Amino acid sequence: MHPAPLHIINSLAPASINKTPEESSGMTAIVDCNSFYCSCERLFRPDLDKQPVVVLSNNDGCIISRTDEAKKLGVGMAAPYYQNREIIEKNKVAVFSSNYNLYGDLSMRVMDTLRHLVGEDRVEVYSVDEAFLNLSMIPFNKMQEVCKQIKDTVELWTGIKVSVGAGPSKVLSKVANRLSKKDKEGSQGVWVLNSEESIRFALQKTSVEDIWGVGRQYAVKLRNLCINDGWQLRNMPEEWARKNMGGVVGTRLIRELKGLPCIPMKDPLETKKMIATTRMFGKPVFEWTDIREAVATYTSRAAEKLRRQFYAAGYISVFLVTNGRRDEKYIYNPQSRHRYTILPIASSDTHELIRHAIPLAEMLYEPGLKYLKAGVMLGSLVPDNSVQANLFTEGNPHAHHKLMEAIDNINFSQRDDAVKYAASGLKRNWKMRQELRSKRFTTRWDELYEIK
DNA sequence: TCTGGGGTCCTAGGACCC
DNA sequence: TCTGGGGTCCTAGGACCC
Repeated sequence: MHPAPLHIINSLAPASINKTPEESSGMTAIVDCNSFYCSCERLFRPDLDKQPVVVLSNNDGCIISRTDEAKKLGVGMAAPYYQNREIIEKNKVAVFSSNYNLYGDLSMRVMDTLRHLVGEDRVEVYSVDEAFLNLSMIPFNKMQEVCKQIKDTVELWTGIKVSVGAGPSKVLSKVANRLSKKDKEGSQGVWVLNSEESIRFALQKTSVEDIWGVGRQYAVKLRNLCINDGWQLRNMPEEWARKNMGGVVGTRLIRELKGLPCIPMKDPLETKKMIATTRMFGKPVFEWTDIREAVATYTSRAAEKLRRQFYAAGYISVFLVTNGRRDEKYIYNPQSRHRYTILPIASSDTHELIRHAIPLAEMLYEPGLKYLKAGVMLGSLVPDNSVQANLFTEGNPHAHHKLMEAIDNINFSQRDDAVKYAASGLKRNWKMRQELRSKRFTTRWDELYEIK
């Protein structure tokens, strides 16, 4: 049975300067799915419940999700698969190629649950497995309870385990979330920073490189200055951060650590800035025909994404990544080159986009080079229904809409590329490897989960 | 021979995130 | 032999303007 919705919204006072435990806290929470891709796989393989599981990146190259059991065995995050093969085989770790159809669908269910619980306009989907919640209206003394309730409901409704962290700013909520994951038993999956003492304790327990916004470069810089934990970083002067940590980005980070929110919640209606489809080739390719097929196919994929979100693109950019001359011995030294063009009129039509993409690729292609990767990026996005007609362009930009819709429907419900453009090719020498993919249990009729 | 100051817009590239 | 893919934001610096 489903628990009743939380009705959090109505029961609360408007935001105000908070002093007493009963007043609204102004706090932010982040809900983060535990080992998300692995959890999705486990959902349809209950036999793997306590077993180590990993999920691989496209091309089966890197490990991009690990369960706690796999972490304990020493499997590294973002580590190349082949380097961990020995540990994986010796310990019978279950290995999956990534199955984005499945993960995307389960992600949607988690996000829908959150929106149902706290209200649509209080949820910012930050990534496929994370969302910020604006819980500003929840009083301090109710925070723990509310977060626990959110966690339990998501788990009950979707079967995906999550961790919740809450604090006065986004950065602090991320700090809290990390601690809740590190101590799942003790924290029960919820960690709330709602006092100066709790913030100090949490920051002292968090190394600088584990702070959201501190990447490899800044971590080295900070460590060299003997700034080792979050508390020390918080006490650095803002001016220093402005000079040494990327300008306003740095000062914002310091303020967020002090509990002053500087990174606002994003409006869910904001339009995206770009859509891209980029891939490593399954094996290096040399021929123009292969490059052309790949670029046409990636353009088709990107155009599908575009239409699914009701955008049209005003800018298209193509890039190729090479690895030097054909006769040189193999050294991994990728060189990227790109070209772009501004479309005379924003479009979401696959045919039109391919027509512009191929000549760009042709200008980039140089015979004799070894190509590792290609990509297509669409930018200057506008809502599809408001495409500005260009006075000097003939034709109706909506003419292809019906055709596109029909193709998308067939490809989504049958199989990818059941219908495709001739330029996408038939040979597909460049197609990525995906040898260990599970079924698309929730989005394909012919791959539904079977109960015997 | 002399050679300002202030502003905008654009792009490439760096750093970060999951 | 084998190292992913898809994003965001910010800054510096060049081109151009008056």
